Amino acid sequence: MKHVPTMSIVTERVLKQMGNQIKLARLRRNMPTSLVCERADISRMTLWQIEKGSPSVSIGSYAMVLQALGGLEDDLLLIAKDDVLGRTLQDLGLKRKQRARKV
Amino acid sequence: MKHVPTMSIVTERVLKQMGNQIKLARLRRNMPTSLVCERADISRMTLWQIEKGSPSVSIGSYAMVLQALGGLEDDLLLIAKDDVLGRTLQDLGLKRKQRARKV
DNA sequence: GTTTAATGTCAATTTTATCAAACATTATAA
DNA sequence: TTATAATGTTTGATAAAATTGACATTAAAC
Repeated sequence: MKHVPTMSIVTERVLKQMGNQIKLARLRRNMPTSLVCERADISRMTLWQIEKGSPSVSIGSYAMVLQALGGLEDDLLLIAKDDVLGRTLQDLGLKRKQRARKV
Repeated sequence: MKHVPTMSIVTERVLKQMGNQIKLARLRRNMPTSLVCERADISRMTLWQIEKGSPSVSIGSYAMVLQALGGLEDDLLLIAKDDVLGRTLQDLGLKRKQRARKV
């Protein structure tokens, strides 16, 4: 990703925590980094960045790591799924659109 | 990410669905792509790839888009959080480790 | 039906992620 | 305590992502 000096502290913390959760999931399975990397077809360096919470790793690498850990890739579907705020806002507008409304 | 011709069909579908969920969240808020891009500090092209489910977009871009949509970035914390399988496996082993066990 | 803003899509260029290959450090098992 | 496998960390080369800018398409408002 582009270098972003203004990336929010909150987002940074979120990524760090997510990376740590992935590391814990790996340890629960007693899988060395080398094995996960092999299965995910990524380098050990990239997995290291994921577990550290670097914002510059591709979502594809994440997805393959989650899959390599065994069935965890469906967790990605939890993103933007519930969206309580969004549904509330939509209820106010009532109509479903395929595009944001003009001007 | 590295070009991976063997990326699983399942993972591809997961990414496509996640991208669509993000698009729907944007539409519920009636936000044009241009506005989200501006707030997330990414190009319209990159948002387009996210909504299409391309595996090659950085997690940082995802995080900033979710934040731009308003409070959705915490959804990232749902990844590898519950991990029922992992906890079961750990219960069998009983000990908490900081590294995978040797050989 | 017309208008037009939102979105889809492409190519060229710049910027950045990813890799390989080291070497250093440290937790774990014996 | 010691041996060693797992992990931490750096660097330089290269593959790939992200951007810019352009143009095409299309849904929505009138």
